[in-house]
Amino acid sequence: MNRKAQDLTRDDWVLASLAALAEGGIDAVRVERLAKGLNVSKGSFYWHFSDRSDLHSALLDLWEKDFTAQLIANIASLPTPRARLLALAEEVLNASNDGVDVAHAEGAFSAWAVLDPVAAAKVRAVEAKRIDYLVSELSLMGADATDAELLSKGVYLALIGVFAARRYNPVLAEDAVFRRVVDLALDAAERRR
Amino acid sequence: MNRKAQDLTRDDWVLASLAALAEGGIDAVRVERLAKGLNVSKGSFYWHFSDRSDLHSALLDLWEKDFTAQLIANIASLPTPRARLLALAEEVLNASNDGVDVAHAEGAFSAWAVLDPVAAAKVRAVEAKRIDYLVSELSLMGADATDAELLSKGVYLALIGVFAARRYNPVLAEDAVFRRVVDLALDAAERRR
DNA sequence: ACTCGTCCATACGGTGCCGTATGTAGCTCG
DNA sequence: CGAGCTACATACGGCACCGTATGGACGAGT
Repeated sequence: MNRKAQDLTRDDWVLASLAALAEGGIDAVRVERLAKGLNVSKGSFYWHFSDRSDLHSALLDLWEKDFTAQLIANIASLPTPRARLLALAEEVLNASNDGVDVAHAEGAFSAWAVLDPVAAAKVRAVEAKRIDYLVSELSLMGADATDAELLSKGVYLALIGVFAARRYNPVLAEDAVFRRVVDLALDAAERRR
Repeated sequence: MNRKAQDLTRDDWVLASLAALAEGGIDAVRVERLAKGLNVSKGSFYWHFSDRSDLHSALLDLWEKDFTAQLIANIASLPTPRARLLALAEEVLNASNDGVDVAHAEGAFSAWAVLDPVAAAKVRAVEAKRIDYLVSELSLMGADATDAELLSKGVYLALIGVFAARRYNPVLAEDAVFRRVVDLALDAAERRR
């Protein structure tokens, strides 16, 4: 029943995979590299997982669980949609999870989705929820349904750009740029009232 | 002096690489796969190129040359900054070059830059020129220097998002979304007059 | 006709990775 | 204390790829 001190769990592998994904993309998530990083052999991996795609699914599931709900929960107490969205923007720009840079991880998930249909399906589902939230807040601010959707998606596309560009062109992906985009969207939503 | 009919040039390889890059990312640009696609052996490749990084440099140079200047040239004749930028947006959304989907290629270059410092340097340089152009047009429209830069970068980040998301989430990356972002930026620039 | 340069084919050694097969140390529980 | 389960380690075959070495076909120039 009791575990040995060095025994790894499935989650240990998934966590290490997340770090590797954030750092080098899905292509860096390799069984033997992870094993070396964890000071174990591949034997351990293939005991916890059936194969690489098993790990990939676990990674996508972890991301879905940990990277969406909590952000929104942290700001739910704020009184107005504008305050909530501004706070959300700040959270998103500074997010870090288990020592993993969330921006890098988010960018890696997007890049992964471009090349892998399975990842694409999961990323699409997660993005749909996030955008639904944005749409609901912008609608509360007075935007009509179609414009709330355009604005939400526009802000989200800019966020994808931030996550991608931060890694190679930080001057382009400055926080102030994204804040300006958010401002534009919020003003546009309010002006329609 | 005369070439045999089947003789390949360096550019043939670079073009094939561009197509492979657009389709499967830099990881799909592999010597032996390209050779198979071109119905040749690797011997041909290593005659035209010293190694893979040589091909990579050629790819980045081709992109720099072909993917920036001509777009701006096509719209230079339009009278107002607003007309030029709107036309540029439409061009960018529908661009295609040598049968290669420019959006996919652009996304692949961004993703590549995230992981490779050499690519990053080139992409940064290209993006700097593009953003300079946007800044100059928005300044003509009346935006002050700092806001013109924020707005330009915001639009460009959204464009990066479009290029990334088109591949796995076309509903998110609809043309109308990007058009709305451009409208927001143009209106913001004009309102400051 | 001979040579020379161009452009490519073939064969090779080496690496990094995947997945499997099999052995094994340590804990648990009767 | 021995059997069984857990959580690995080790060893193997196989694939895809890189870069090199070498040889050969083909046309151009003399």
